[in-house]
Amino acid sequence: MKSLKPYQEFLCYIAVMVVSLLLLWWMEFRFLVVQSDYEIYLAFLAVFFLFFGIWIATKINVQKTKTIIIEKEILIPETAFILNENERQQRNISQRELEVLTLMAQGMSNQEIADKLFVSLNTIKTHSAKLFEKLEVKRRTQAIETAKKLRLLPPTLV
Amino acid sequence: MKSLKPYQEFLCYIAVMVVSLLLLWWMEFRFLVVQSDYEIYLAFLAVFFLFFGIWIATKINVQKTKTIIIEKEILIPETAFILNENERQQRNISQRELEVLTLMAQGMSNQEIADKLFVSLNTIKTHSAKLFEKLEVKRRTQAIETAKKLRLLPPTLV
DNA sequence: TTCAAAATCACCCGAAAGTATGAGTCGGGA
DNA sequence: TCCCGACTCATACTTTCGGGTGATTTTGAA
Repeated sequence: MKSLKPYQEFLCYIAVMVVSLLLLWWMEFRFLVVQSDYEIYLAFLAVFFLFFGIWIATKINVQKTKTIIIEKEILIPETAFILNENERQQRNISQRELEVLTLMAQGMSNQEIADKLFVSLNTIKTHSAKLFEKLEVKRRTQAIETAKKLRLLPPTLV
Repeated sequence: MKSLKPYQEFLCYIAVMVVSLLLLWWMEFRFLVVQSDYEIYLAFLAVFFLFFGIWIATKINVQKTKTIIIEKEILIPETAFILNENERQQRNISQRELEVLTLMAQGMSNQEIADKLFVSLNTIKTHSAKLFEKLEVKRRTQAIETAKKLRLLPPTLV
């Protein structure tokens, strides 16, 4: 059921009141004119079932929810970083290359990276050269900047 | 009214069905045994008002709203960046040095920066050397990273 | 098992980056 | 006026970076 606008709701209340009044009038009319027990019983039955129906309806009524979305500025936590796997595959960047890139972004020199990864300086040079090619850049500073933009690296956390 | 749990709702449906069946049974019994028009009329009246009550109830039912607040991550706009003037003064970083640092962070080479600022390559080298000293780093990549952390440079915008 | 991609390493060379030191210019305050 | 700091530039030197090429080993999938 669609939600009712305020004026529609108001009209419904009016309708209920009118029906109730008519019912009362009809009951009284019957009561006075015919004086039949049956008629009174019938009227009460009607009223009873009317309210019984209302009661049933309120019981079985499915709750309607109104969702309010509130936009709230929140800081994106460190753990929220998700590697852009799609971009990584598109550019065919290997796991090792990404590793080198990460250390590069931390400001390490090629020699330091080599020491950290227990490989030779030349290996790191090869990796970085391939990285620059794949990221279409010429310098490591550009590589870091580009990688962050492509979400291959987490942003700088303030 | 409290919201109904699924099983409670289900029980209500059962109750309604039981009532309906009893009503039917009662109607049939009366129909077969007594054969009174009045009884049938009465039964139909009861059923009619029952459903009429249900209908009325659904119409006058006030919408129950349940507010769900969804925290939505929104990006903090570029204009939100404010230079950490305090840090800049503490480290005694000059305007020109900050300018060089900014261009550095954009991945420009010393020569490119020199051309852009219409000064010699050596001047840029002097600036960068002083910058590294003030930022307590050894390389430009570290300088950029550190400067972003100190909010001397805007973060990378994704 | 075979094959391709990834990872490793080497050598050379030039370019860029960074270090150290010194020095000239210019504007604003003591 | 003198001094200081910012900015500029230079020379000389070392280190690091990046390009180019080629090679071997490892590894994972067909």
